[in-house]
Amino acid sequence: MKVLSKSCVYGLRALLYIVSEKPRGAFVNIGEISEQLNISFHFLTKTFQVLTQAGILQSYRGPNGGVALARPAEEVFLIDIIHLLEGPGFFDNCLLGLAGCGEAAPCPVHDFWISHKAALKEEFRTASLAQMGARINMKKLRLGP
Amino acid sequence: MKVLSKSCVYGLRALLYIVSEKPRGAFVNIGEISEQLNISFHFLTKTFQVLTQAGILQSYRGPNGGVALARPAEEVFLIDIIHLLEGPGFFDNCLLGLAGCGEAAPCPVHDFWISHKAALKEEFRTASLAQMGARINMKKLRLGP
DNA sequence: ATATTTTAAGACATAATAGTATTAAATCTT
DNA sequence: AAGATTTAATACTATTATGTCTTAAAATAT
Repeated sequence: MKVLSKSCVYGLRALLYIVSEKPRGAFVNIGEISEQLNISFHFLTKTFQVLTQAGILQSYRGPNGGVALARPAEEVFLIDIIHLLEGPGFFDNCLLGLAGCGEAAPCPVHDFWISHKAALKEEFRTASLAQMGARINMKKLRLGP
Repeated sequence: MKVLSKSCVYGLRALLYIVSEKPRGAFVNIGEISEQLNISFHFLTKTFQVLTQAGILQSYRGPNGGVALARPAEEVFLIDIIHLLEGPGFFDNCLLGLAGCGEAAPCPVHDFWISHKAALKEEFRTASLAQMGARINMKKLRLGP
């Protein structure tokens, strides 16, 4: 059940690494993240570029450079990242891929799919990076291998 | 939120078409299905080959040939089709793609993901083709464009 | 100034998925 | 038996996703 693209998964894991491992606002070397999480450096860099251009991250080149959250971790939600990296219509697709599937002309699995989808969306909408970071440290959850 | 591959979606829609539109056990022309559901004939044929070899469908060549359910529609469940066309581990993957994610070493979204996943799996496990076919006819649900 | 560190950007390569075309085999009709 | 119809099997092409590599640009340190 592959739901998220690699790019999105990497983005999420990397952001969660930053908020859980680093003091707020600190610039983190992309090389360190890619190493710790076992993600291709260049691939991660590309993903981060999207997040930087979208104003989620800020970046700084040169020695002691890196990336840092551009906004307070309390104000960034997982759904923001997902919408950025998967596209804005991510939570709107029919499970069977039918265009215009909805209450008016539902597909056979519309009813139960829409309820699960909405619940999932709500979880991502309310989960902030700050909250997740705290949870990760408290419960010692893992982000890498 | 693309969860199922095209092949799987086509397989599900096609089977639901058969059980909802045709008398039980009838052989249906693949060309008719691909036309009605607006699916590439050859692609659908390939998908059906998997289902035929797995014993879900039986096929017959020549004039008036086609495919038909090989077992009673009450005994075929959506999860069977999904496992065949997506792979047997479909409902076992970590949302963040971490190998060995589980109770012992959970990822940050393990808890809520596993509950949604289990609920979804249960729906597919208990939904038979017969049941779905009846629902489709009763509620006039759609399978194509 | 020059060299070093680091992200940015884009080109290139590989793999997975999706879609198309061709040929073969089985069955039916006449 | 001949020809038409229909699935089976294989091969080929196209598209997208993923991953790698190279060069450029920016900042720092010496």
